[in-house]
Amino acid sequence: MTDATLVAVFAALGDDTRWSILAALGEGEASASALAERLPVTRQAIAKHLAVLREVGLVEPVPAGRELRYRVVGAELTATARRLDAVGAEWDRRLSAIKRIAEGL
Amino acid sequence: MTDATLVAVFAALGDDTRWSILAALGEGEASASALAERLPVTRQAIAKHLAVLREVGLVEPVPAGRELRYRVVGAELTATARRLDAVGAEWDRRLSAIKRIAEGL
DNA sequence: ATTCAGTGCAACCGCAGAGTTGCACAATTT
DNA sequence: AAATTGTGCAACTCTGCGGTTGCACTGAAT
Repeated sequence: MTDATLVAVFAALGDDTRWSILAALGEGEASASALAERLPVTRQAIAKHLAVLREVGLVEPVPAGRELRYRVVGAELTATARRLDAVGAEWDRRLSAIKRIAEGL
Repeated sequence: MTDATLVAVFAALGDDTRWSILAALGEGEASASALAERLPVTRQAIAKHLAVLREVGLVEPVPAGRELRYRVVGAELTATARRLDAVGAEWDRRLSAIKRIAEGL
């Protein structure tokens, strides 16, 4: 996964409706139509969101008969979390080093 | 920190320019004007981004004489990472439980 | 054969936001 | 006193995107 897609993942996670979808999928696979019944948005809107989530790997299509269900990929979230943590730790490390130098220690 | 602000943090992280700013700040504190010299955007644009980052706690203003520098808050990133990881783990746990039940185990 | 979900594609609307220019103001320098 | 530098605020443009409606297609059910 590249840095460019990291930003894309965050952009995907920066929308309330998509979090609602992810939360709903967290209770089990569901199709776009099924999600549209639970959420206050159109099926087409949900389909678009699912496409976005799919492109960044947060969600996975699961063909079930004639309908297309989606499953949330928790592993992608944990992977993103690890990378985020690494960046934060690195910045803290570098900045505290700068601070020490500035203080002449 | 609430769930609503979690989404806001991700929205803030879902922009390339803001990552450029964060990366630049990762090498040391800097003012909006200083950042504008390194990045291909106007000072005003940077000021707006800094305001966004500040509202979600990813960045901190540091008055330095007459100019206003900003410092990246790595701790906020690591905190966000932890929460993200927790959500991912929970979803994986619940979904694998559902899967076991569906398989009749 | 026909109705009935479920999906996909396309066009359109409205708004938020990323970026710009322009101006006004305070502190610093010369 | 004048020029310089850093900041803040306001208005404007324009693209992106969340959401909608509408239509066409396919597989299942009656």
